[in-house]
Amino acid sequence: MEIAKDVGRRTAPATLQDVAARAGVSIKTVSNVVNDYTHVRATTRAKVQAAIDELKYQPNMTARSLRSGRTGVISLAVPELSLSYFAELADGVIRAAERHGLVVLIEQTGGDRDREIELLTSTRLHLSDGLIFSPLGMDSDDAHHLDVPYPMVLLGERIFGGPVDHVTMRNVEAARAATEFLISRGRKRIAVIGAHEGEVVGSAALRLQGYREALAAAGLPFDEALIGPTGLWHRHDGLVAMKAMLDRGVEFDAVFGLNDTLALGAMRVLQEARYKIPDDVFVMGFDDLDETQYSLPALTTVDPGRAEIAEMAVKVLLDRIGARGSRSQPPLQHLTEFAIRERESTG
Amino acid sequence: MEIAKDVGRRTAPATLQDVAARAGVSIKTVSNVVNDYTHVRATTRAKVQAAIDELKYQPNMTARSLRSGRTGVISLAVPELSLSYFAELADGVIRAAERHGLVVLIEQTGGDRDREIELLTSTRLHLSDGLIFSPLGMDSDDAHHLDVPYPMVLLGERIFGGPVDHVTMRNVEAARAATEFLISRGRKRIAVIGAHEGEVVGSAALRLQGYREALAAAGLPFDEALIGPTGLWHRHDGLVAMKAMLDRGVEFDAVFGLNDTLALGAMRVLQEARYKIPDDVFVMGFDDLDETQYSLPALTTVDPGRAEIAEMAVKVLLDRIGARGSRSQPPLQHLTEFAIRERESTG
DNA sequence: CTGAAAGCGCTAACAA
DNA sequence: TTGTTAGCGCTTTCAG
Repeated sequence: MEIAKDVGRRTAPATLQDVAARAGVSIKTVSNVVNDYTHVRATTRAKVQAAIDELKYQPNMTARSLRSGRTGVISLAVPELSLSYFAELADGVIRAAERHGLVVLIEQTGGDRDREIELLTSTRLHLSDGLIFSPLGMDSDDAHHLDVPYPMVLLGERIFGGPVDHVTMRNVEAARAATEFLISRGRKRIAVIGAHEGEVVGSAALRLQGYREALAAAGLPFDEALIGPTGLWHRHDGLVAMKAMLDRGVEFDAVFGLNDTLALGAMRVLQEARYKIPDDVFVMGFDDLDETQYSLPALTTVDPGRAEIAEMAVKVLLDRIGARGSRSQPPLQHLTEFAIRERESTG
Repeated sequence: MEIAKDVGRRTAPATLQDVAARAGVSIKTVSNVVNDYTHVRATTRAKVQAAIDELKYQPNMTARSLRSGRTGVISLAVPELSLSYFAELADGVIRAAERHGLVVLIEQTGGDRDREIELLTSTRLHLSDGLIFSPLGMDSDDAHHLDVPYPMVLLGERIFGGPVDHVTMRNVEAARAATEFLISRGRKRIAVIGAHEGEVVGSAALRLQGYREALAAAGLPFDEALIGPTGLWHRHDGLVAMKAMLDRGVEFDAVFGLNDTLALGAMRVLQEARYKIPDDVFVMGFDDLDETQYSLPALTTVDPGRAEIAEMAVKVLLDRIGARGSRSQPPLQHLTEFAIRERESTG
């Protein structure tokens, strides 16, 4: 931001020129001091520093950016911050970026395919050094749109094999582990909330696949009646899907919400219907939202390594930014570690 | 972001110079076309536009910013996005900013006083045009730190009468209205969850004041036993405070959570203890979080005008940015409209 | 209607 | 160790 001083009357901010004049040295010397260049005589440095303090000089970041070609800003594009998962992801990215001396500009796409595609070519985020992009509306057919002329890191499970670095969680393995966890606790009829019919890629499909793998490995049958589809993954959807399943009179001894929000919604319906959790039924979520620690009972869930996703996304992006111009490496896929967070909802 | 083209081999992005050369005109003419300057001959415009397309020219925002003194970026500083209230606030600010052609950079302070103060003088956000600041750790004693040399808008209830524009909700009136709503429905013993002992300013104090005013106006006694203090305003705090009140055997016919998160936590405990909501007890929240529409029962709450807060904050900030250098107006306080959102938890 | 040129504030090569 | 100077890419007087 532009600097001015004195209350009421605004003065033009001090420049390197001003400081140089004040200190009786050249502009280069001031620049050296500001940038902690080593070869500056101590007395000179002190003199310049004094001038800097008196004039309350602060470097003009815009000018610096123009000169250096870097802004120190990265962009993060998510569907919407109102969804806890993305809010917590953004939180993680901001923290990780801060550790690397970067600052984060956030765009919301609403999960709309067209807006996502438009964003990629938008001139709006052109003063950031790169983009961390979490698409929701685009799918693998749109992957070519990801071939953008600036550093980008892709997040999530909508698109695989695109032309950019990709950081994502081990959805299949994690869902399989979650299901195995339930099976190991003696559960045999595990309902799933949040399936997307006919989807082959995407979080829902991958997690459902993990679920099926676990059943198969344990020799348990896959029962279509235990699959509760939902359109979106909001709490309300979990609520409705669970209610529908109860109404159908399906028997089950555990519920696996494909994300925490769904699981919390389902849990609510179960308790309303007088099911005891975990006595009558186990409930498992996915995402490890903050909230799951505080629900009643606290929700057992899969920690997809969100902190690691954020940290790695920033790191990978930074690597690409640093590699500008050099013969670039082929896009890599980075998978994060997951862990089951065992809480009260599973015994 | 820097533009390059061709897969694999990165080329320097096209500049105005390049386009001018390609089109056989001067750089000024290209600039005119890019900026939709009116007095350009149609044929010239077409010629230039062709060159722009061929070279995939995109203006360098950094250079433009240096020249114009504006970046089109504003910063938003909040405690943390993991708290739904701030995530939804950020959502609103991003949307409002977008309507004004601005983009938003988000900083997290953790609600820590020292970090908040440090942020205000940090050089990190110097490439934004202004700041929307929602402090949580600072208090009125720190108000002088808000006298910064760049446009700023203050949000929230921590500091009043500071040297900057302030956008805030009508806490006292809104809490009073909420309480009156409960009273009008026949409630006489209204428990409060989330009070902060000894606080005189801040959301908790103001909302408690509104509660007391409503009681007084209705001729109802203020009973200290009905006040449930909490340190923070997380779901868990609501849960604990409600539990404590039940353990103390206090009688009540309504619960007013000073924010939604508290109310949802309290609601959970009540249901666990077999209270029927709203049959046995009414529950009222404050904030109108998205989630309150989907809880069971859906939570009646106060909509503090968050969308309006976001919109107004951006608008006021933009006014200040525009008024740079001119004799500035004294700081103003802007109060938003509130509304009771009546849902299932109150009958 | 279009061109020439100055300069936003800074960094960095090159000189001294 | 410090000074001089040429741009980074753009907007914007001022001429023509």
